[in-house]
Amino acid sequence: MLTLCNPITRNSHPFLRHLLPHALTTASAATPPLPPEPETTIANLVLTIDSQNLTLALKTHPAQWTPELVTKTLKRLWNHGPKSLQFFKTLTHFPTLALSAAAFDHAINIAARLRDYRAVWALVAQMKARRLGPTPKTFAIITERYVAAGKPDKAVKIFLAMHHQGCPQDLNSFNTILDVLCKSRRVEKAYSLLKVFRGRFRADTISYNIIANGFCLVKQTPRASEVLKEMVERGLDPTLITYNILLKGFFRAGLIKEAWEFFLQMKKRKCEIGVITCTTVVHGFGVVGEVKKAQKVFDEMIEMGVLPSVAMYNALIQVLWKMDRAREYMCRMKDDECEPNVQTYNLLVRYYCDDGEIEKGVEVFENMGSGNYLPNLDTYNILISAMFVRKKSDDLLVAGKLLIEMVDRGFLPRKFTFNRVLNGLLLTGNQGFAKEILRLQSKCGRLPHQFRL
DNA sequence: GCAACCGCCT
Repeated sequence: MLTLCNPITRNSHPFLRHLLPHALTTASAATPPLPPEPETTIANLVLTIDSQNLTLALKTHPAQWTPELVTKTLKRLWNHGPKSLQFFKTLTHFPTLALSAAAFDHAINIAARLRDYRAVWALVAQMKARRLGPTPKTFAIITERYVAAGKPDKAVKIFLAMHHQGCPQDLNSFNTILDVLCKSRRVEKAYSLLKVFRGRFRADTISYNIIANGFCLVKQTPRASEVLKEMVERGLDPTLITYNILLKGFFRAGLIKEAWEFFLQMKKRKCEIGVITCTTVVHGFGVVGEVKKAQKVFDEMIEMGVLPSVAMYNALIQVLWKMDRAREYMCRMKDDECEPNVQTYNLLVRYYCDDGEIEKGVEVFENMGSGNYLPNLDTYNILISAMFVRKKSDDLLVAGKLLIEMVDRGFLPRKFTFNRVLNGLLLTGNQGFAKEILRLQSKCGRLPHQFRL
């Protein structure tokens, strides 16, 4: 019987080999599963036990309670908000257990995500009582959640009153609230805030960079230019980051010609162009199909003696995939001490599957499980989507197994993913498996209202 | 404290 709380083991995808016998065999098959981490055991305990027995169960649990273990367990329980808060609250009643500011921040983040603001401020009060905070980080988390919940004005008020909570404002926290607003597309509000308080907090280049980036994010790159002009008029010098923001802004707004001109100006004016600038250009050209220009910028960068980064290779692989040269660069990555990361693997899984080479995509996925980079939520989404391409019944069984595995590993599939797999299984006559998936969906709280089996 | 590579698309 399937449960939400199977112990999570690293590197095991045995089912894939059963279901896809034609998948290539890899060395990872021989790797034995590691025992579960202590935070996984505790998380499973919290998920299975009745709330009234939780205190006793945690008290008698043989774990070596450290602040780190508490934080790790909270991370593992990220998708089970109420349970994780209950867990944390129980721990706060253990008199000898030391909790860290990081653990409080994490709990506050979970409560704020649930929009349980009463719990948020109760935790802040406890943090204060224990003299652990609240810290600027705590306020960054809280304000970000308020903005995400559609309450930017409230977030600004909280920022302006944070010194009453024992956490004085400074330029750093000012820049943080500006950034929080800009990253959630509230750049106009951020800009107003800057204009009102720039004297009081002594706004610096970073403050203006944040606003310029905010305008670039909403594709208002000309506004970004104006803001930066104003910055210079106020005697603040732009930095390389300033230029990189504007460069990306041109590409994002589709102003390719302007982007190229700007890049040339940067070179001409002897900016210390590095890998970040070049990655922006390579990616920008790649997106609009200017493959040769992208390749040229990369080659020139190498000639200049600038070391490539993983991000640069990821951009390049994206650009070159259709030219079949991406595989060559995969090999070059390792020579440049750029170990492929989870994003690199996700690209490969995606592109192999797009090309109809599902087995190769699966092979990359299996190698991830045994390597340094475990599959993330994106990986699972990519691979599950790929299982619908060929309209094969076997592929849907794999999709179902992947769904079970991702939940086991603490990822929360979207409702859409559940429904899609469920429908696929029903259409291919896998009623029994579909029922199993439906039970899982119910446990994850992702059940559609009007669903009937 | 600000800049590069990224998912799905209900």
